[in-house]
Formats: sequence, structure tokens, C-alpha cells
Amino acid sequence: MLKVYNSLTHKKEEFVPLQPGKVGLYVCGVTVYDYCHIGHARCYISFDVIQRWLRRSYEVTFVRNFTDVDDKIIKRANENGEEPLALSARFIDAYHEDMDKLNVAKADIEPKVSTHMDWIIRLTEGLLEKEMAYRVPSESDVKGAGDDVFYRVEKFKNYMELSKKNLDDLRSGARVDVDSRKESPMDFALWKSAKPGEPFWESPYGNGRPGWHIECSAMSWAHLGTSFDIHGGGKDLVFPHHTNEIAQSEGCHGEKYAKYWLHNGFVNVKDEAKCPVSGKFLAEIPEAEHVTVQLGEDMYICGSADCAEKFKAEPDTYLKMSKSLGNFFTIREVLEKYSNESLRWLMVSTHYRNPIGFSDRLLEKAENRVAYLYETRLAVEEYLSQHEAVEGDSIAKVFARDGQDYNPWADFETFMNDDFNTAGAIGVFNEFLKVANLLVSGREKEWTGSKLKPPRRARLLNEWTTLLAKFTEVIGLGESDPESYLNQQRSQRSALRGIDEARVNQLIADRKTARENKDFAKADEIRDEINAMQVVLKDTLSGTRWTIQSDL
RNA sequence: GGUAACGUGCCAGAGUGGUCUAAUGGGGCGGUUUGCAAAACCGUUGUUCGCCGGUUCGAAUCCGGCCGUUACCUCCA
Repeated sequence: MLKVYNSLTHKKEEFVPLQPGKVGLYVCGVTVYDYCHIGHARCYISFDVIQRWLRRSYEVTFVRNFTDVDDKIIKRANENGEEPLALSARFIDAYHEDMDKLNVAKADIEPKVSTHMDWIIRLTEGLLEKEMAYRVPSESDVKGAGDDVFYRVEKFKNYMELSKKNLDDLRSGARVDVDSRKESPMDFALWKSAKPGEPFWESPYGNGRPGWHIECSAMSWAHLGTSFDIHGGGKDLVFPHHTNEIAQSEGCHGEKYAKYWLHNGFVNVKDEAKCPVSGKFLAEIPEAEHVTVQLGEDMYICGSADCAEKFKAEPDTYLKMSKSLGNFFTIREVLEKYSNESLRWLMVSTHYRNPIGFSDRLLEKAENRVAYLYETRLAVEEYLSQHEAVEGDSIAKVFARDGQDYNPWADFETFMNDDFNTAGAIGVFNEFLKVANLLVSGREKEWTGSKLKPPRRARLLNEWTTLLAKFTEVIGLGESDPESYLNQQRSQRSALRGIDEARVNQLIADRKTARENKDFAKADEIRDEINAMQVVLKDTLSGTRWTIQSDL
């Protein structure tokens, strides 16, 4: 049974769709005036996993819009001397590129404001008829500009149901100049009359364009009807955006708008300090071991007394190395330095409603986990290419503990059904990956108490491979080809650190020769040289693999 | 100023009344393995859940207060 936390009721509830077997899902999309940032990544990755999970049990209609008519777009376009719709089209393309990299699937329907003006007008008409909205003459001198239309907030009883605020607090906190033509300061614009230098559309109220909130009410109506199952978005949209959406849609249709409201938490960028000598992140070292060093006016923190000594002796040498890596904001900036799946892993490893810390250190950790995932897959593939399988017991039986079958998928499902708890689910997944490594390295005895013959291991690894696909399909990680993924990840790191791959390969070949000649002194000398380049070697049965040393 | 969310061990992060003396991952330490490493795997470390008080037979988990962090309060996912 699936349970979801509903922001509307502030409780976890059993998920029961309006129509059996079907789910209508609407997620607020981007306002396309710039590249997507990590906050967008969080939201769309979260709902991508949610959507993937729902599709296992329901026929899902997933709608995620583009807001391509908006103040910020117009402002940016005017600065660039570009048509607003041309600018938004560019950023829609950029959005798709970014989301492809993050393995975020396209929504079933991705509607745009600019092609839904008729729905927006129908909705506005409906609200005017019910006197939930009112017209006031435009102050604009643009020819054809007629009226502005405002929503009459006082007429909608449950206005604050979602945000748990009260109108009086909002009034007192208002920080924007009040438009004196409004009946009440809280009233918001449904339709804005045309202004100089702005695009406009025709309407019964004269030329103009829609207000900010109406587009989601209109597009969800167009594609999911007046009432649907799940509405999602970032927590920051609770007020005013979602609050106003409810007011508009319920005010017009007189029906419950969305049954469940799901809101993802924020991304908090952290600037994390490193020890200037060892380069280690101070957060990784117990505070008791930190040593403060004062140089003139400036204070520095080292990770240990040893480091502090070295630092005092040669501060200039170390200060050069400690330059800040800076904070990242756009998805593109992050993906220049880290592999695409590392960002997704980071996002999925925290529950979607909780705040998530964002820093180089955490990305680096995520990067290493993704590498572990692919290295495991690679090792399994190698093993299976070398060993034939024979029939035997299943993973559940062989890895049973305390008389209980080992059933990672069931555990995974339990977590996912508990408000899409991907963080817990990832914990199960981690253990599942370990199972493969145990078998590949012939160490299953550590878990099961007895050793298996290779054909039995191969049988279990075949089963494992099938099962793995079920996990990766849900979390959207580990679905690429392992070899090419790892190579890509390595090339990215090599390029960033100026490591010459050809040189590394040459040294590895030299070392291989030395090892074949049993000249281990020479081989180790070469390896030291390689290690000095921040390259780490891994000797396997099928040859030497190499990776770039992690910053951690 | 108003409102809300969050605060878990060295770090990240699950856990919302009793098999929690806290899943999982990272780190540290010890080991298996390896020509030596790396990787992988095993063991171990951490009595502790922001602080104070209360409810309860029993609390990380419920209630109250305090402190801290983050965010929102008309156009940010």
C-alpha cells in the first residue's frame, strides 16, 4: 500500500486515486528564462522517481509545463534584444538537454503557456461570471490594452488551507507596493493589460497577457481535467503559487482541485572548508583534532597538529592549493566537474521532502558511490562471461539471515511505498550491490557461512542482474553501459586535473612488462610515478584498470 | 516582525511510542586478499538522537519552552 505525505492535510495518507488504476500528475515546470539550477534538478529528479514508481502500479498521465510567458522572460529578452518566445524556446531546449543528462524522463505532456491562451481566458471568464474576479481599467497607454483582471481573494473561503498562514499576517508582511486599483492588497492578477515593449494576446478584456499563477490552473484543466490526483512542486511554491492555483481552479470549477499535494525540499549550498595542507574536508575530521593557525590577521584551520606545523613552516606553498572551489548553481556548471549520475545519486539519497546539503564534498561522495555501482556491474559481467551457470537455490535462500529469506526487492518496495523514501531504498540497494561483490570475489561465505562453486555463483549473478534492472529502472541510476560510463567519468576527471591519459597508459604498459619480468622494484617505482599523478591502479584478472584518486 | 520546516553518532542519512544498546554509505582502526598496492570483502569503533522540562510501565519518536539552521511572507523548484 502506497502512502504519501499530503501537504494539504499535513499528514501521511493512503494513496487512493480518483479513478481506479489511473493517476493524473501535474508538476510545476520551469519559467524558461535561464539555465536550470540545482533546485530544479532536485525537484525534477524527485518527481521523476515518483513518476517511475507510480507507473509500476498505475496508468499515469504526467503533465509538466513550461511557463514561457512571464515578466522575467520579457525582461531578459528585452535586455538581449531577442523575441521573448525565441528566448524561452532556447531555454526549453537547454532544459531538455540538462534533463536528458540527469536521466529525467520527459513528461507525457509538456504544455506551454503561449499555446494555452484560450484555456486561460476560459478560466478567467468563469471566475468573472462567479464574481470571484473583477476587471479594472488599464493604466497602460498601449493601444488596445483594455482591463486588468484581479482575483477577489476575500471571496474564496479556504484561501489559506494549503499554506497554513492567515490573511492578516500576510497583509502586515506585504513588502510590495500595493496597487491602489485592487479591492484588497491580497488580490492577484489573472490578466495583465498590455504594456509598452511587452508581447500581448487578444482577450475579451483587451490585449494583454496572463498573470503568473493562472497558467498552471489552465494547463492542468486542459490536460487532466478539473480535478486530478497529484500536484507537485518545490516547497517554495506553496505560497503564493499553489495557494492561488487552488483559489483559481476551485473558485471556477467548484470542485476539489488536486487530491494530494507533494512538495519537495530545498537544496542548501554549503561552502565547506578544507585543510590547507592535507586537502581534507574539515567536516570529515573530528572538531577536537582541528588546529587553528594564525598568520597575521588571518585565521586558518588545519586538520591535525602535523598539518598545522607544516602550514606554519611554509604557508605560501599551501595557501596556493587551498583556493576555494566556489559554489555551483546551474546544472551545467555542476556537470562540468561531476558525472551526471553523481548529481542524481546525491538527490535520490535524501528523502524528497527533507532539505539537502549541496557541496563538492557530497558530490564527490556520490560520485564514488556511482563508480562503485558501475564497477560492480562490470565485475559481474566479467564473471558471467567466464563461468557457466547451473541450476540451484535463489538469492533469497542462499543469502537468508536468521531464518529469514533475503528479499531486497520487498524491502525496497516497502521504503518506496512509504512516501517514496528513496533514502531508505538506497540503503537496501547498497547492500544488494555488496551481494554481487561477495559472489564475484568468492567471499559469499562471509555472509552465508558456506562457500559456493563458480557455476552456482554464476546462477546467482544471473538472478542478481535481472533483479538489478528492477532497482535501476526505479531510481534511474546505473542504467548506462558500465565500461563507457566509467571511462567517461575518468576522462572528465583527467581533463579537469590535466592528466595525460596516453602517458598513464604507457606507464601501465611499462609496469606490466616489469611485472612479467618479476622486476617488482621497477614495477613499484612506475606505480609510484603513476600515483603521483593522482592516478590509482587496480589490478584485476583481466588486466590493470585505473581511476583518478578521489578528493576525499 | 509574522509563519513554517528542519536539528540523529567524525560525516552523510534512514528511523515518528517497545526486536532502536539507531538501517545504509563514507571515515578511522584491525584483518582477509594481493609479489606489494589499489579495489573488493570481513570485523571493529561510536550508549547516542540540539538543550531543558513534561506525558508514559516505556521516547530519537508525543507535548511545552528555549537555542540554532533554513525557507516563505506577490511572481524562486
